[in-house]
Amino acid sequence: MNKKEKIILSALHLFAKNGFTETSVDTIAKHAKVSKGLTYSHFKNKEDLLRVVIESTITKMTDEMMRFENFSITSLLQNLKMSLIKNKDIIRLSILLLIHPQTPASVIKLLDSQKLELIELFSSLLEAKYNDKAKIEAELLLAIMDGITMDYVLNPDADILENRINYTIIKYV
Amino acid sequence: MNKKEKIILSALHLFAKNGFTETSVDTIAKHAKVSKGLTYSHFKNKEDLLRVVIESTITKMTDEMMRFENFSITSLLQNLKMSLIKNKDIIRLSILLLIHPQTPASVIKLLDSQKLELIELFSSLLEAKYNDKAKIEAELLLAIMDGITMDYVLNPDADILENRINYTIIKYV
Amino acid sequence: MNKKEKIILSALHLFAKNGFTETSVDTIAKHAKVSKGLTYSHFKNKEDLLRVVIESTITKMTDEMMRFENFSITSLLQNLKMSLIKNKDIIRLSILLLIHPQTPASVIKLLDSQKLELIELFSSLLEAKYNDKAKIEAELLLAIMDGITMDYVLNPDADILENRINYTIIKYV
Amino acid sequence: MNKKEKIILSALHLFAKNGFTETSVDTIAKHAKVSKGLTYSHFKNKEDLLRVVIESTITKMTDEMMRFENFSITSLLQNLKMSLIKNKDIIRLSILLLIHPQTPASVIKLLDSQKLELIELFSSLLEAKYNDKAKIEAELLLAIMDGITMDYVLNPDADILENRINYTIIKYV
DNA sequence: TATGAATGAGGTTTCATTCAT
DNA sequence: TATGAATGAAACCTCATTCAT
Repeated sequence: MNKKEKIILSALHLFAKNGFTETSVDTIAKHAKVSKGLTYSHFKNKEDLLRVVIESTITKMTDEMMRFENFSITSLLQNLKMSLIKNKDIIRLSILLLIHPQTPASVIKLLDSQKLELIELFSSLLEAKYNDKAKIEAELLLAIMDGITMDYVLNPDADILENRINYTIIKYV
Repeated sequence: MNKKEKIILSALHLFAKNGFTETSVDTIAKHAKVSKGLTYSHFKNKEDLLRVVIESTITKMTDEMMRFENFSITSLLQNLKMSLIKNKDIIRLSILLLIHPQTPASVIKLLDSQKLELIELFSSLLEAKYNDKAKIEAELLLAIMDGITMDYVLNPDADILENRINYTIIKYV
Repeated sequence: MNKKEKIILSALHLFAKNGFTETSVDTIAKHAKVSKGLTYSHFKNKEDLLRVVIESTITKMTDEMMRFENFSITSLLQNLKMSLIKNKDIIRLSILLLIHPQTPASVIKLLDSQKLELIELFSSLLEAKYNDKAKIEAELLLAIMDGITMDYVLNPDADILENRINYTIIKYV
Repeated sequence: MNKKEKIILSALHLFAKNGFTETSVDTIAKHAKVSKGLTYSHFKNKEDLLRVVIESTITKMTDEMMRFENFSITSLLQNLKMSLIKNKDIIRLSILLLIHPQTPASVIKLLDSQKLELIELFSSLLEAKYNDKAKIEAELLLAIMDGITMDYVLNPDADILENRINYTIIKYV
């Protein structure tokens, strides 16, 4: 692993653990075992580092989540569950950034685009069953997933999560 | 309105608008048109100010929300909707604080207790219809409301909110 | 002497001695025996401090220089000489700022206005003797004074200065 | 043009445009399209680069200026004028360095020696006309030229310069 | 000769908090 | 109760310089 990647991983870890403003570049550098200066030769500034952190992790995560065995509500929700368990930190950080009023627009854009992708997916999957109600049903399903996600990142209990996702699957298929 | 209240309102407004760490005590004092010193004679420190801000606004908001015409899912969700529209800032701030890793435990406790109250309410309202599934249904309904809330504070559109809440009411009654 | 004045005097002294960029705010604060923070509560930033330093010293100096016994080339040049000896540091700093490519426009404006005042004065004094050549003669006289000034601040020798100013007076009256 | 020369030219350009302290070695290297490392293999450090910049440009400039058609005040002043117009940047930089309190002694020495040469020249040219006053007249003439130079580099207007130099020539021959 | 990753010291600025008045 | 001058720690960022390749 090269030093730039080390910095990104350390930043992700610390931003998720302590928040963006609350994490100093110096702390990131020390955690990655590099100098502060090197951080600034790889990233224009702290905000740029955040952007790259989100960019590189979100894409990786989304790609993973979008690989299905068979294209269905069941496997989509199962994927979401797996991803949530595996990427809890990134996801918590993403929510934090979305809700934080001072998150740079470039980062918000990245996070929003991912959400749009998901709602499209839900819509097309619910079309057969709900016809003209498909869109609002998709929105509600996404709301459920958001609510479950929020609760899980705040209080991570895999059993509870499992339970809720399974129950949701049953309700929707 | 006395000066202490002015400080609390300014703090609420600015914390919601810019975030806790991002709001300086000086900015709050200037916005409330008092001196920095006075702020520190009313509140032990910035964290204490936050606690009081949340304490005083959350209780007020919850009380309001819990006044029903008739005790039913419909009027509860309608109340939630009204409250969401009216108290968007406080609610956004509450979510921000809940998700933020460094929010003091005393504040988290306050916010959590409110959530517990709500889930109790949902449970008892859904018992008649869902029997032994009442608890998980209540959790899912809360998840829906959380998801809808998240989306609304990020992208406040009263029509969309109305639409979703109404559809949810229909689904559950 | 209050602390703000102390900061201004220390800044003047150190800017003149070491240059603007080369003088750190920390050094100024230590020299003035105040904290760095106080400097920033009196002045918006380092550039603002420079502006105030120049503003307050230039006006004081100009006022002094413009007080004549009798309005004549002789007493004007004598005043210039006195001022030069007394305010060597400020004058050296002024030249440094004028010639430095990154001096803020606000500071340049202040310094320029002082020069314009001087050239007006020279012109009116030389009018009687030089008629339509008064303007260019005033410009040359100012050039002489600038040249003498430059040499004096670089190599301060009161006798040489005295000598040159006296010779110049003889040439022009 | 080899890379070392490119570095020197870039440094001259940037030092003149932005000041010595304000120009980073990295900026110079990028402007010269070489690496930072190469700069440090040609020059011991940034100060050394400055010394070489001044050394190589000043000598070239002086040589040029000292080539006369006929040895007279007129042609000397004309040469000075030509040189001033052509080498405005170098000259502005030289003045900046002369006046700057932290310019390394080695650079100051170079710049001073050039001035001494000039005053010798003026003295010998004015001897015939001014006898024992030749030295002080030479000093004043140099002061005039310094003053005119200062004004020109701060506010470059070829017509004004022309006018002043011509008027000075008339006064002295 | 040539590169640029890497370092670490130091500079500017902000801000929570205290305290004399 | 009320003020704001004052402090000092800590944050972001730059840059001269070195060194492995």
